[in-house]
Amino acid sequence: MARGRVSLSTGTSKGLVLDLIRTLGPISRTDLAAETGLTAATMSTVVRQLLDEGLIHEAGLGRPNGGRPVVLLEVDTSARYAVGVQLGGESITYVVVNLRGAVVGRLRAPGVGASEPGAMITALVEQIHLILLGLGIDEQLVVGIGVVAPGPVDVARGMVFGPAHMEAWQNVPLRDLIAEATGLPVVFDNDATAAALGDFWGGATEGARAHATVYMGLGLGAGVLIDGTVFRGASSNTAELGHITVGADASGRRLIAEDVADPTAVVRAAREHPDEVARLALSGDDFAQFTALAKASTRGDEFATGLLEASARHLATAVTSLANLFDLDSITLAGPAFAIAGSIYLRVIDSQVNAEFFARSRHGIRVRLSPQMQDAAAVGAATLVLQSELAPRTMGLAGPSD
Amino acid sequence: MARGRVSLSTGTSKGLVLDLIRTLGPISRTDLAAETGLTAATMSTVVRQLLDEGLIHEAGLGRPNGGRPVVLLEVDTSARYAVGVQLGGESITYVVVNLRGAVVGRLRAPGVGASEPGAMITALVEQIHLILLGLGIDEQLVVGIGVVAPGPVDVARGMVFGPAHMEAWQNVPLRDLIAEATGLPVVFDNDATAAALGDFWGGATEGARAHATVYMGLGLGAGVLIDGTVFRGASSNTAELGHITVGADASGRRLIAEDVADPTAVVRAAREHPDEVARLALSGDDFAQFTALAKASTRGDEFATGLLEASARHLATAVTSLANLFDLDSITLAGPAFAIAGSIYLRVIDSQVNAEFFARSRHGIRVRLSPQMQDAAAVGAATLVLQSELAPRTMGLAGPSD
DNA sequence: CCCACTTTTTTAGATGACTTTATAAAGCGC
DNA sequence: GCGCTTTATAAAGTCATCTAAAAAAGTGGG
Repeated sequence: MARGRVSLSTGTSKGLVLDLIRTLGPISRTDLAAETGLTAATMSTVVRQLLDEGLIHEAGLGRPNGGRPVVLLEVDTSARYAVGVQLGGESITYVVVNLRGAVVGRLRAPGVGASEPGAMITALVEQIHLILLGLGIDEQLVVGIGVVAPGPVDVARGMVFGPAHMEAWQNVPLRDLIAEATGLPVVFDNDATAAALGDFWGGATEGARAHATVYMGLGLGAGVLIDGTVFRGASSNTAELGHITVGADASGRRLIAEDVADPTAVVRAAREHPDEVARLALSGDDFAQFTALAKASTRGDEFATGLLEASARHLATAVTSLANLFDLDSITLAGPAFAIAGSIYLRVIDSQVNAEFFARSRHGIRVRLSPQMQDAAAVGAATLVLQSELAPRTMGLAGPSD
Repeated sequence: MARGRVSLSTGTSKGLVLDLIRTLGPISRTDLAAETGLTAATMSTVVRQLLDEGLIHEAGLGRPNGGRPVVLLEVDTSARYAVGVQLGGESITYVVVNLRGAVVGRLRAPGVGASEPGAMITALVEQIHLILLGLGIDEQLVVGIGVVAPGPVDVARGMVFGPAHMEAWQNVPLRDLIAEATGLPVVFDNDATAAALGDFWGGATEGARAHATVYMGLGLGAGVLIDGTVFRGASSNTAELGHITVGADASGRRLIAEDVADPTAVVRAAREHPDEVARLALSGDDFAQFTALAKASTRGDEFATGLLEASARHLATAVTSLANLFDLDSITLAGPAFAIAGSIYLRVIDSQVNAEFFARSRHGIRVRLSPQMQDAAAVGAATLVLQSELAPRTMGLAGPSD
């Protein structure tokens, strides 16, 4: 029943200011004041605190403009680090990012298989220690660990949910176990949400008020940010793009995106043409086959291109619905599938969305590839913890009349 | 570039508390403190201010529980009023609501036709004065006027947008003109958003974290509330339900909701069967024909029922997408179309949404008819101004871990 | 070189919405 | 009447913010 803290005056602005310094590069106190709406005096004290904590430092003077020259501020890149862990079906990706959200270390390791939970956690924590040791990063400087997994997750309890291909991780209170084993704050979320936040921290969304990152691995997901804040519905399982209706088959049965758009669906469609499968020598798991199809398409193969374009059109339909419902002004594509076949999807989605988007007369939608395709979710996991520890924001900024 | 005020500590909690007293009926200071997370001491002073402003009053004691008995508080129903104006194609609906959001006066008047803007505004303002006079309400007690219109609107500039059947109102700075003519605050928004807020104030959404109201007049729209706060995307034109893909026709062309689900589409579909049109003696404008079909369906007519159920299924598909993307836990149906054919739509939408909703394993979705079908948008318009003047909230409440 | 001028940054004091701690009020059971 | 419990208010302190004023650090003219 209780609606949580109202907590209006909880040092949000320190985090916000750090956020702005990070995104807007070297910037003066005066510009920060203008940007936030705070007064110069307040900005002075906020900046002082950030300086004292060592999170930012002064970086020379701006060009003279007739009066006292401005002092530029920038984040102290190596003042803090965060670890991101992306749990996948067959592999686990670890990244370490610095305060700018830049990757300073990455590792892809095989999944831990079906060993029992305690051992899995121990191995995972061990791995993190080793990576930090290898990078020579003092663990005192690590603000926390972000862990993300595909599909529906239980953010509140910090554990994997869905019926995905990840039985090993289910019903394990991941977040709490890792937090206990490391003594560090751990945040847990789904991969698409993390990727969206990663793109935001990476600067790919600058200026956007309503942004979505479409994340495609083997499955399909999306994360939505409003004014840089993660949009969460009733249970943090928002933007379930895979379940959006995108058309109907010949018999009139409705088709949802995950039936026809994700890599699994593309490979399934290919298999209905055994001669082509043989010609292209498709083999291996779904993702290997999808990769082969994408390469064939790049070489000009018409069959492969046809399949991918069909997938892209269906995905574009789902994304158009997403854009219309959330009134988006920015979209990025991220994840392994787009790392392989991003250009074709980008072209199709960009043109269809901007042609059919309802509010296009008022504002366009920027559609782009994520700056960090392959590791977007892991990087996002790390930025998730950076944000929650250093720049918490549970609410948006501007109101309707803005 | 400026991101608007950060304004964290702006007396939001006074409005929040008023909101809670209104929704949770007679309630004690202690319970309010628990509900908001504020301390009892703070609640005492906040409540004192509301008492001093005459917005609430004490209403007896709660039942004894071993210690000092609690004093129950409730809103002073007739302490303030708000006016709601719904601009429609052919008519204008005016309502006056009290502090509880209950309607104390309503009037439906013909539209002002194609007269020039100045005269339109004068007539509208005159009408408002007359209604208040008729109700014997002191204009000093009116907190403001809410004005809503269908379709896309320019909330920022307070004017009608789209190419709807409302040429007369276009390119007129409605909000500012009415504000100037009355000296009262005027808020402007689209009808679906208003209806959602009206349902929230009417208590139809109690307990919901993510709620949507589907509004169907001649066209189709929806408004979304997150923790009681209106969700606005990049330009306040969110939840464009009419443009959601709901299937495909025989030739594979995608169908969007407004092609097949709204009353106009139902009537269009009926016209393809001239014999049935003749049998049912359909005539008049689209809405009259839709009404006739709904009545025929109630009598058990199979043709009419078939058309309405087809419409309902398509709408249910769009609503399912909406629910999946926003992770809704509450939906209401409002507007003239549902006032006439609500039960059939409710049945179809409730069953389909709850069968196909992705997160159904974690939480259900309550689907209901709005408590104030016909006038939901007008009532919502009035509550919009009540909220913005008395309980401003530009941001949500709780965070992810709640 | 020094002085007026501009612009940025810091300091000092005030405000308002909170908090914690302590106290007063109001009923119940004995 | 007296302790006990619970509710309501009062007093004093904290914190993020504001306004007003002062200090700092350049430029350009003399």
